[in-house]
Formats: sequence, C-alpha cells, structure tokens
Amino acid sequence: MLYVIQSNVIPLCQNLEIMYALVDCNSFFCSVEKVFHSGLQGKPVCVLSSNDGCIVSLTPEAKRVGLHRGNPIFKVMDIVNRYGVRVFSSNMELYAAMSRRIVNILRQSVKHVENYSIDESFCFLDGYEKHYNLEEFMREIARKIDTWTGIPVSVGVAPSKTLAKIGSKFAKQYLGYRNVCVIDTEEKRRKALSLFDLADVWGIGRRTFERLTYLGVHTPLEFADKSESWVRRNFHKPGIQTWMELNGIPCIDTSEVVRNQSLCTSRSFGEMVSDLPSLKASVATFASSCSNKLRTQHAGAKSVMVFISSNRFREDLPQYSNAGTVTFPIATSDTLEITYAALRILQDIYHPGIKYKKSGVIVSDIEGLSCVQGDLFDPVPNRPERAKMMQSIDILNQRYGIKTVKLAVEGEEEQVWKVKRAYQSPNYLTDINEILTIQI
DNA sequence: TCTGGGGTCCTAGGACCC
DNA sequence: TCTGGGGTCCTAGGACCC
Repeated sequence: MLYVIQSNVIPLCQNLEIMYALVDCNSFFCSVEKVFHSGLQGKPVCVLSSNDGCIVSLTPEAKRVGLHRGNPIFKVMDIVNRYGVRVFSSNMELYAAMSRRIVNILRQSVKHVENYSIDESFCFLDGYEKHYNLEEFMREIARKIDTWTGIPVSVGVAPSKTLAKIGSKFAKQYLGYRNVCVIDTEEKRRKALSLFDLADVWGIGRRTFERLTYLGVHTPLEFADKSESWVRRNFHKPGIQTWMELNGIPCIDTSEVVRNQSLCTSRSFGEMVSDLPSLKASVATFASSCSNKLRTQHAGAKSVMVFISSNRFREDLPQYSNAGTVTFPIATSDTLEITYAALRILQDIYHPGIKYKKSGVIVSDIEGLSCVQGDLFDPVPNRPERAKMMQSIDILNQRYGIKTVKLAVEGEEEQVWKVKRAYQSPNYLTDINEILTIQI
C-alpha cells in the first residue's frame, strides 16, 4: 500500500494572521429561559427534549446536584424534587429567535461570521489583529451580547476552529479568563492540549476516542505530537483533519451550505399507537411540515422517505421498523403531492398489531425551484396553479397562525401521537399574543 | 408509566459497464 | 481449460455534530 505523505506541517506562529473566534452561548436553552423567568439566577435549571424525554441543556448548578445531559427525566425526578430544579420543555421557536438576535450583534462587529449551530458562531478575524487586541475586541463583543440579550457567552480565539472550540471551553470553565481564552502561541497551545479532555475534542467521538486509547494516546497533545505518517496509517480523512487542526493548521470548512441536502420531520409519540388512521395523521402532518420547509427555502425535493418504528426500549413487545422511498419525476414542494406519496409508502410498510412509537418523513435530492427540469409526463396537472394555491395557504397560515389551513388527513389537535410538552414557555419573541407582560 | 430531533460527511461494497 | 482490469454509480451504514 502506498501512502502519500504531505509534509506541510507549519509551525503554529507563522500562521497567526488567520485567527478564528468561536462564540459559544453558555447553557443556551437554559439561559434563554432565565432571561424570561426572574429569580432563577444561581438556581439549577434544565431544558428537556421533545416529549419531555431527556435533559438536553442544563446549568452548572444543575450539574452540581448530579444531573447530566441525556438523563431521561423520569429517572432523575428524585434529584429534581430534592433540589428544586426548575424544568422547562424545549421551545425551539423561542431559542431560534434569540439566536438570530445574537448572530445579528456579531455581524455588526465582525465582517465574516459563520453561524454554525443554534448556539455557536465562528468569527473570521483575519487582519483584525492589525487594529485590535483580539482578546479585548472579543471581550467587548461578549459584553455587548450579555448586555443586549441577557445571554452569557464564552469565546475561544485560535488559529484553527478545533483549537478555538477548546479555547471556548476553557473560557467557560475558568472565570479568570473573563469570557475569552486566546490560544496564540506554541506554549499556550501545548499547555491547552495537555490539559484538555481527549474525549471532548471536536471531531473525536466515542469510537475514535476508544481507538486512540487503544493505541496508547491519552491526551490531545499526545495525538497532536504523533507523526503525520502514524496518523495516516491509523485514521481516515476526519481523523487526519482533527490532527492537523490540533497542530494549528486550519482545514475544517463549515461554511454554510445555501440549501440543505435533506430535510426531516419526525417525532416520538406521546403514547404508542397501533391503528393506521393515527399513523396516517402523523405522517401527513410531518409530510406537510417538510413541504413547508422546502417552500421557505424556495426548493423542491425529488424523493420522499417515510419510516415507522416500534418502541426500542420495550423489549417485552414485538419490535418492527421499516421505511420506504418514492421518487418524483420532477422536484416538488407541493404539500398534496408529497403527502399523497408519503401516505402510499405508509400503506406499504404498515404492519398491523405493532405498537408504534415513532414515525418520520425525510425529503431529499433537494433542488432550487428556479432550476427544476420540467417533465413531459408530469403527473401533476396545472403545476403553476398548484404552486399559487400553496403560496396562498402559506400566506393564510402566516397571518392567522400555523395550521389554520391544513389537510383533513392531518387530523384534529390533541391526538394521542402528539408530543408531550408540560413545561413550555410562551413564544415571548415571536408571537404578539404571548409577549411578556410586566406589572409595575 | 416515562428514554430527542435534525443534520453532514465518509467509506465500503455491490451492481453494472466496457 | 484458463478467467482482467479498469471505471462509475448507488446505497447502506458508520461516525460525528449540536
């Protein structure tokens, strides 16, 4: 076997003009809830996944009383009660609105901002060091975000994204950094890598961690110090990229893709369901949601997949899961066309006598609608007219609330398969009827 | 009783072709 | 009897992320 060896390991400090800042919101979902609920400062708070299943976000105070991300809430209710932990259902609409405000503040201060996830953004600071002290510059931005939105952030500044992420973790962990940790010298890099937990490095998941441990590597520094040929012998592209990034050579491109490659809507049900009509209602609702997402992106999908599955945690019940796909002759975002196809798939894969816990719809092969190829044998008559109808429905739903107009097969509200959200906050930022009221 | 949802990228391997 | 060596395309599944 022939390995191509690239000898392009450049000493860290030659590369300083490319600096990345990662701005990471601390316990983001919890912090948003704390903005709208006074009296929670210093208190343990956690936010749950859909169906009020697991903990997905928690404050340091909640960690200190023994809670962890991923805990099923029903297993830790004794801790919640004993320490008076405040629990919220997740409200993604509220968190997304807050996220947009934070990204806007960043874009006011930095020319090139890459919004990586709902609570993290990368800032490209190339050239900024000529005019600013990067540490003070980012500290001022962090202060601005905290003052204007109430959300505390931690910032890592370093010559690669992976190192910037490590910096932000240090900034979060140690108050002495005052929200910003800069890794800009070889000495700081080696110190940080020797102290950081290998399993917490961005790009090193459970399997890679196990493999590295097996190979006798126990800290990020030991990994970074391995020779290039050793890394190429033992890992594929992702591992090599992480190794380079740890050595200060940026090579991970997370630049925003204009359009998704696939879109998915799926839920676990509040209660298990066996009957076809309930499953149909869920699949129709999810298909309709996917069509909606496509239209907001001005895109269409060429294929739709439906999956259903039983409750994998109930070993006492018969297990079954299946999926099916339908391809369209031309890319579509038409709710009727996508839902009809989805229901046909469901009909094919449905197996009676099973208690189902989850269903979902995934649309893929997504294209921009402006460049969609026409088809001589298009099964949808009057496609332009149908598009206008969809547009009208979208306008009505936007003006009078989602689901004002929907397909009959989607069924009534409050069905057994609907998710449980017992502790949800109002949409303070996006619904005029739920705006915060202050009594003086 | 109760255990998340939504993505991306990479690789291996099969089918098929010349 | 002997039984090649390239390609491409597609899909499933693994691994990882927040």
